[in-house]
Amino acid sequence: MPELPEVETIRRSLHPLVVGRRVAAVEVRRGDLRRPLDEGFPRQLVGRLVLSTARRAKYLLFELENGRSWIVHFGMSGRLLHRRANTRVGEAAGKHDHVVVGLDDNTELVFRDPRRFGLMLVDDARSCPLFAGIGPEPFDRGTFNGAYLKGLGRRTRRSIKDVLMDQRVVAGLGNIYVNEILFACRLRPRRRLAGLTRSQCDQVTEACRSVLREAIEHKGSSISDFLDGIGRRGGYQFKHEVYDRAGDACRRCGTSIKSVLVGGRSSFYCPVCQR
DNA sequence: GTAAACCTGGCA
DNA sequence: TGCCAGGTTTAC
Repeated sequence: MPELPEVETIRRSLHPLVVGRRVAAVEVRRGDLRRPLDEGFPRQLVGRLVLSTARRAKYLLFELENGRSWIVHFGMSGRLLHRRANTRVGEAAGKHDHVVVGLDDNTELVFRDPRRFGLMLVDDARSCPLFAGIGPEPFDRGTFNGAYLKGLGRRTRRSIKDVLMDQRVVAGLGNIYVNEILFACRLRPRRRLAGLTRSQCDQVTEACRSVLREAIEHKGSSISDFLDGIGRRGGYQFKHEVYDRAGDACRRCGTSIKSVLVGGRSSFYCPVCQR
């Protein structure tokens, strides 16, 4: 599920609810996520004050007073929901509510993840191995720009879609937004990066920023069930030009949107608008 | 490069 | 019943 805009939406919804709160209790109901939860996880979190929140790539971070962070990745189906604790006595936890983090104001954060592709841990964000190989943030014009992409292109035969999906190249993009970005800069997903001009590479990085910015403004894409930290749906799914629109008319030229597999992932494009 | 693995749910 | 899904990692 969550790509950069969804993680940022969750972060913004939770930020005012968690900053200044202290973790009162941690309940691990199922620790076998993508990586098994460290047995010391509750101990590392309980009693800690939340100073702030941050996002790196598709990871959400709760920065703690001791310099470490509670780091969460949502995989495909993960969610983090804030709610009042003990709203009803005996209320059964949901089948997929794997971790519950209680705060000191009688609220709690519930990590719900049916597919269990998510992961979480407590670590120092500056040295966390998870972040070691992650590429630049797309909004960082200084490092993520046409010159950077063009430089990569000189030594690869990879498609532009494959390159943009690669978290080592640029952080936070996934299948939905790469499809939308390639529509915005009018390139087909199978185009080779090496064949793009410097100007086209500039356009790609600018398209990344404009699509992501607009997606964040619309609070992300709720494809089937994405919700932010307080249960609100996003609205960017109604703005998708190509993603999951195979057979529908391109809103720009009316041509039927096509679907192909690139790198094993469904890719959608307009055969007239994108070349 | 591509396929399959991890896991569950939804849909045709 | 079979296929697909917002991600990531590992193996041919």
